[in-house]
Amino acid sequence: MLTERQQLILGAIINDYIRSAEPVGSRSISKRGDVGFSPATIRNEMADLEELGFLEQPHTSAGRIPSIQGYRYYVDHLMKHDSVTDNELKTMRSFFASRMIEMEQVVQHAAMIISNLTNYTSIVLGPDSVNQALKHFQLVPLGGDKAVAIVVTDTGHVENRTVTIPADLDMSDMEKAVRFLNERLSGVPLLRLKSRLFSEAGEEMGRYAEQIEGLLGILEQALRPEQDGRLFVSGTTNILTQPEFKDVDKVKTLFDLLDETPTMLKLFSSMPEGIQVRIGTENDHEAIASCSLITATYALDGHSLGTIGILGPTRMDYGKVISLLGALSSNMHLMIGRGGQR
Amino acid sequence: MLTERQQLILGAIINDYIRSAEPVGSRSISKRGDVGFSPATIRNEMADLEELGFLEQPHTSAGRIPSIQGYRYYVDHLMKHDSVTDNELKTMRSFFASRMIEMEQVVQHAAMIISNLTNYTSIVLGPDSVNQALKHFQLVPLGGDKAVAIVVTDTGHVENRTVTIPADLDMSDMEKAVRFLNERLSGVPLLRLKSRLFSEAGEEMGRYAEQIEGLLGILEQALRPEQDGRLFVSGTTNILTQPEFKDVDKVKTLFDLLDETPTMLKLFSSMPEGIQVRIGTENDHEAIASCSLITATYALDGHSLGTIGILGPTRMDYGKVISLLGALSSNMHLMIGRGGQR
DNA sequence: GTTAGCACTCATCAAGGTGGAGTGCTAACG
DNA sequence: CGTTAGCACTCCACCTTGATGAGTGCTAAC
Repeated sequence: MLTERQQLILGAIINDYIRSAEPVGSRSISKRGDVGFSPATIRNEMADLEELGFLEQPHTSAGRIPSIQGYRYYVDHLMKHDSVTDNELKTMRSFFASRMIEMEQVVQHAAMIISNLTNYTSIVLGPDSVNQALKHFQLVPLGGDKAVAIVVTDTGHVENRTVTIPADLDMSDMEKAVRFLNERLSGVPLLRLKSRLFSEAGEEMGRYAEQIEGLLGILEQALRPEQDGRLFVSGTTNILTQPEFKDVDKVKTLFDLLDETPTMLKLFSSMPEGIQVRIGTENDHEAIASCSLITATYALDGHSLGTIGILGPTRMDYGKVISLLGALSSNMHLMIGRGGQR
Repeated sequence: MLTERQQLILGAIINDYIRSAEPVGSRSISKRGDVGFSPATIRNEMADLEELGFLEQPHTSAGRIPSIQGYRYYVDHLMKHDSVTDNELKTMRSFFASRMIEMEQVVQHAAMIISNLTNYTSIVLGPDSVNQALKHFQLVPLGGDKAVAIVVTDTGHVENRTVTIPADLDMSDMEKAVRFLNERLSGVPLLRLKSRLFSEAGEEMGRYAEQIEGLLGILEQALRPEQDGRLFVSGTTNILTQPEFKDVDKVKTLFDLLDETPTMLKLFSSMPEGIQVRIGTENDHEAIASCSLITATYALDGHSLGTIGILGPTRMDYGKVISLLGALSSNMHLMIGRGGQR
């Protein structure tokens, strides 16, 4: 357990470092006023804090920088949650004033704004459509054996996929099958669609067996999970203003990771609900070992729809980001209640 | 007019520079074998070429580098169009072997491959849907005054937009209007849709005036040109391997430009048909004043659908990129004839 | 327990020196 | 007369050196 004074000093060091990106010396802490001790005393404490693993020294006779453990302690115990500034609030308001219709647009736009307010990069994992309910299904033949399958969900989300239609299927029969689907299975979560189609179609199975079979195959294609399209990265260039990214090699490894959709999907979908802070190597991807990732899940009607994440250097303004994400989620709730769909 | 020998030397210098990214000296040209003159002679010619504006000297006693005018002359007269290598062909083939369905997917995927083969960045401007023909229109009500409008074009492209429905419109009447649209206006280019709706609906105007009016408003919303969504950038990180981008500031200005969708749209849609080469300041955007942009338009059934562009440093392997774009467009033609839609 | 003082370490920066790559010029060569 | 060898010159890139200063750890005094 840290003493009161150690906490004070650790907090002061991390705050300083977040601002300056440079190792913090004992003298500068002493001069700041809020820690009323001489540099020598502070040095002693710093040595202790280093031994305990909260601080690191890039080299002898440089100041100290926080270790990952240090950041962790800061986030869990010391950090004061910034109140959102007037300016930030104004930006948020003007954003919510502009009429936003689709949930996804709201979230993406919000992510962009946070990215600009913080100069970090934001990443949005869009809603996973398999949990949404079917609103409408449509099959538009294109000629040949191709058709466009369109799925509209209850949240207004539209998925479309070009599918191949088995040659032995009659199109007008298919239309009946599609009508059946729309009449009987509207409101069913996409995930359950196939199994429900089986059970619902039970009685008519004999007559329409072939069409149902064909429809199943098409659904299979249409609901095939979309790899891209759920992931939106914005403000990638913002992070280039951070001094830790003045080295192009680092930038490249980071951007390469961001481009690797499957990895990012895995990373994001594994995030628990609520606001999460992952510091440095707590993310087990080498490319972001010197970054921190703060994520928040967003939800509609109680069940979570997606994740929004802010990626920055470990020397991140945790307080600001967390309070902005908080402000967003509370405002978003308002927003969606007011004018969104549903 | 340049003499034979001057052309030879200029070509050799540019080829060398493209490979090495470093100023080229007279000795290294002389040693290459294909120019059988002594360094002194070459130096004299280089001095002349510099006076003529084809070469530049970063500073006294450095080698020469090509000027923009030099690159231009190279592209127009000297460059030998690389034959595509076996390896590249193999990559292309395996790409075309995997069944691609949608035109846009083909082009995007192709752009990515070229980007990887060349280590430059590729940009695709997708087809402008207003020139495509209507295949199917659908309106899915979401509850409240919202609905999803879906437009399918003859190329299999799907656009969807959430629209607001005027409160005074009856939904079942609207359905009739939509059916009318699908029956009578299928095959009409989206651009003409509104005017054709007027003329076609002429006779029934009296009875259905209100619905047609409402439909017009909805079409207005649904066809509102999409800002994003037409532009795809891939291989952004590839360009980071180029030595000219080892400075983060340059990277930032470039990436900022790439993120600025409207500017990029303007830049790309102003490109004439065929293969175009814009060198350095020939693009009038400061951010890419030290870059070259090679674009090719792609077409289906004669009318052009979009543009694919490769962005790299002025010291670009022009021959390779141009031949790859060529190979792509010829192969793409095959591809689309074979298995694509239409 | 706290603080002043001091020797020590080490990154950073500017100044000076060196090597090498490359040039331009001149004179000689075929 | 075009081509080439030779040479002095330029200038960048690199290294070394020394000075500066920020910061530490330790010790002794308060």
